[in-house]
Amino acid sequence: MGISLKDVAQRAGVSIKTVSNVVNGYRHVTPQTRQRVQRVIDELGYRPNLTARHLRKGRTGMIALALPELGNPYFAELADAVIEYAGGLEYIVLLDHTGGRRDQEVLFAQGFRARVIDGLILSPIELENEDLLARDSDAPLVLLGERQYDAPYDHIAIDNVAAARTAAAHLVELGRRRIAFLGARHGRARQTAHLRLQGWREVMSETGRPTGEEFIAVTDGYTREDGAQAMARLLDSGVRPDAVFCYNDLIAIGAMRTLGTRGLRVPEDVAVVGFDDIEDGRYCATTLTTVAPHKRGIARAATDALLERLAAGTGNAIEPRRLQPGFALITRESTAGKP
Amino acid sequence: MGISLKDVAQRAGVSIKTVSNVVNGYRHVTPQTRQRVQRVIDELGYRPNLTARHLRKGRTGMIALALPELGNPYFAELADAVIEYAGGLEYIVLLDHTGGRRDQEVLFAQGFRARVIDGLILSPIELENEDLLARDSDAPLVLLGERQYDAPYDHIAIDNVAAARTAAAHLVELGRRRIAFLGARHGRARQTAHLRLQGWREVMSETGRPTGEEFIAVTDGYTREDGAQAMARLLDSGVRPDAVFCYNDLIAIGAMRTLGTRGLRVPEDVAVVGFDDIEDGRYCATTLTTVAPHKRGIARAATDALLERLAAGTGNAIEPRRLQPGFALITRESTAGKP
DNA sequence: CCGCGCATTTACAACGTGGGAAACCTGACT
DNA sequence: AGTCAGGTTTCCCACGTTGTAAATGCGCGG
Repeated sequence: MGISLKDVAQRAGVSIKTVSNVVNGYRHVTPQTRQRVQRVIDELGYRPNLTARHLRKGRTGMIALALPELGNPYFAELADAVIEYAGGLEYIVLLDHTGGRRDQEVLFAQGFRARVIDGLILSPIELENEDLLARDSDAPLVLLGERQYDAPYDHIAIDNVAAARTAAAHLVELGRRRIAFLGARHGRARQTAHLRLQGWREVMSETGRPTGEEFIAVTDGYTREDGAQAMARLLDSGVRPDAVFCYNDLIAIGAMRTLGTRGLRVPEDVAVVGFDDIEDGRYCATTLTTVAPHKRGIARAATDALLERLAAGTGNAIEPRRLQPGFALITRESTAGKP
Repeated sequence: MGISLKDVAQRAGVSIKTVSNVVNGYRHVTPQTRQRVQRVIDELGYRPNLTARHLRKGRTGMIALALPELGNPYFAELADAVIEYAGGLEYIVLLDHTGGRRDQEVLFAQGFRARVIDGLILSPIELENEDLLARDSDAPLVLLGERQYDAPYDHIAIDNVAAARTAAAHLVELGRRRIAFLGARHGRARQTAHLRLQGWREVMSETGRPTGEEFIAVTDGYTREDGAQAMARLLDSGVRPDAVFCYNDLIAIGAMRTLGTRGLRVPEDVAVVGFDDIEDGRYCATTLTTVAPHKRGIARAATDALLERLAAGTGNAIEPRRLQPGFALITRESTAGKP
């Protein structure tokens, strides 16, 4: 077993509680006592036993982060940010993925792992409002992403419409005139893809660009493959865009590949903007201009909101909040030149 | 707070320990006592407090799984398998990724998180033998993947040479004659890519197929993009293979895309085999033949090995083992036809 | 010189669980 | 009836930590 407070106390000739006080930075400890104890702590390499601490405090010190897909770099990077930030607050993050399936999402929301975790950050895809209302677990829950619910939970998401407008406006400023949108989805109006499409549509109308269906390519998923195919369909349909705004970076990377094989140059012939700022985009042959959601900001907001509720306890409810972390347009080679 | 043994005991009119005995399936409990207690347990919805249990037992009930990249579907799926299997054994898995960077790998091996986890499963890329020898943490460590070390740790990996031979032999049996290899890497002889390349080379020589450098395409990474580019380079160099064996499924998927854009049909003109059996391969336009490492087997072997050492304690060392879970060739459309 | 107030330190209990051993109960055998 | 064996239940404690309250020590004003 490891070194405990008792071992340190014995060696330093003080009580267990005094050592505990030193460890926790308690105010009323004389400098010399503190120093002596600290020396022994360093000497023995004492590390607090988190299990015991958590038992005493009635918390586990763990939160779960349930994302749709770890295979998607955006989520992997977001997970990284949460793990890092929560780690700094002495919280351990349990990573789970739901596959975007409703049954899995319900399972987590309902409190699978209930006794193991103090709270849950969930990024739902298919979860329904009724699922949330039926929830009876008392562990705090924070929602991530665009889906909105009429249920009393904090909700963290960037302003996707504004972010999409920024990207679209950037292409307009470059003087592009036929700007396509790749990655629309069929489905609910509140979904992320619709919000980004809306931002695109607004800017296109406002600046006199075409917004016809022929400039919108629907995809099944969010992969490079989907992007490559969508771009191919668009070109095959006879549309010749001079810019493309993609739902996310993966689709954008796929689209750039198709453009390349069709002999179209990026950015000279077609400018490309993605969304997410995943690492891949920084190492492409043509580096990718993208809208970067502030992942650390999202991680921080979600974790803080969760821990705040945790600290407040079950009883005194905090008003459910809607938090919008920032975003930034990062311009790279894929939109560097003039047409 | 939750329901504790005390609450159940009170309600059932028995001692705390009796409830504990029921929960743990202790032998000497009369059927009627057991039934009565169980009824109350169900009624109140009692769930054991893992924190307390772990404190009492001196273990945390958590193991860490440190993989190079969660963004790679193979690792994501493998993580899934470990989480599921270990979960069945009442173990919680902490997922981490090292980015394949040596400093991170050393950090985990050295026992970052030492007091939090009971043991670690690590899939190293850059870790050096000296790093392992310098390790002073006493938490059990199990290594995953091909890199081999002269250090006393269990090691789980499929037989990559044999697996590659199976894939290559499959292409030979189809009557293919010019079989390329995509995804070789520069670097150490023990690395996975080299082993797969070796399997390919052996079968090619044995069956009188060419093994020249022009049939081998080196890639920087393991992504679809890498595969697409490697395939393009191969074709541009004037080689016209009638089959391709790829280091992994991602590369194979990229290769198929290039083949498609170049007007070559899969499998009629070029048969393609991948490696990993990731889910993507099952949903490609042309579904992908692949070598499927037995992921559940790997997960099971790694977890079992770790828990076995855990149970044995630090003292009585078990002989370090080398375990080889199985694999299987899964034939799909990408090798369905004759040339 | 006493006593008060404050800073510092300590003693104790409790978080929920399970191992070990003692206590209890039942029934059979002497 | 007394004793013993064996199954069943309970008691007590410890795991390592921290909140609370009590104890101790010190300086200073009266």
